[in-house]
Amino acid sequence: MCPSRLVLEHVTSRWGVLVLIRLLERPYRFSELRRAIGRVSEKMLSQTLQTLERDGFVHRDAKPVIPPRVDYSLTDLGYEAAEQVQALAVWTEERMREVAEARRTYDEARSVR
Amino acid sequence: MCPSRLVLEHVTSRWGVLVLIRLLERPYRFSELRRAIGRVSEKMLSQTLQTLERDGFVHRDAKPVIPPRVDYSLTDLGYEAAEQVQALAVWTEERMREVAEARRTYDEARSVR
DNA sequence: CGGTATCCAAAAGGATACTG
DNA sequence: CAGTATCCTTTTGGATACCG
Repeated sequence: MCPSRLVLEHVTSRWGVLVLIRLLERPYRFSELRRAIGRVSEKMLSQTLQTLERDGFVHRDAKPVIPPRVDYSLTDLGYEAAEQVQALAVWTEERMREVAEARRTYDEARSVR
Repeated sequence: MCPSRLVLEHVTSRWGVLVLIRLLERPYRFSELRRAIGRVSEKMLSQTLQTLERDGFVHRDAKPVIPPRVDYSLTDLGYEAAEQVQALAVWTEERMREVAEARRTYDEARSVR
């Protein structure tokens, strides 16, 4: 299987999408990002950030202070990815009315049979 | 949670992406699509197509002949979605060299410590 | 604060058999 | 041919406890 498919899956993954879109706005700290996204476990957020960092989409800046402070931001590569993902997310929102209509038609046809 | 997120997940899902990109090229029959994608079970392909059809992205045309013949194609809505998904897939492929380089750097830094 | 480790529940996904 | 049904395996994700 094509290796780029795995990278694409990283950026289009459930939490990957949300992280990228948030970081498009500005850098975030770990807990801040967690609150902003909502209903994401520490484990998944941590895992998602590590994957995106390893692929070169996210930059991790850990300041050696107490208490610890870690800022996450987009790299240039991540910025490009995030813009496209956001465009798709925005497009989807704009088309929700049509999707809802398609679903009604689909469900309707099935309930009759 | 936002309902459009679910729709976005449908189009960016593992098999959803591959189906949309294939159908961008031309209509496909079920088995044909399965062979084209490769390594997808009947169950998952069927499920993916049903979801995309219900959301209004894919049109299903079942001809009442024996043996059965079913053609799948993109709707106008699906075409728009597929184009964006493909753009993201193409972008990812083009950036694979940078991703690979980022990974080497990341893994290198970790193995030293 | 920003994680990791562990364990468990839930969901996704595959293989096979079967049907109209 | 184009699926559905069933069963099973794998992966994903959450909760909790703990650490530097």
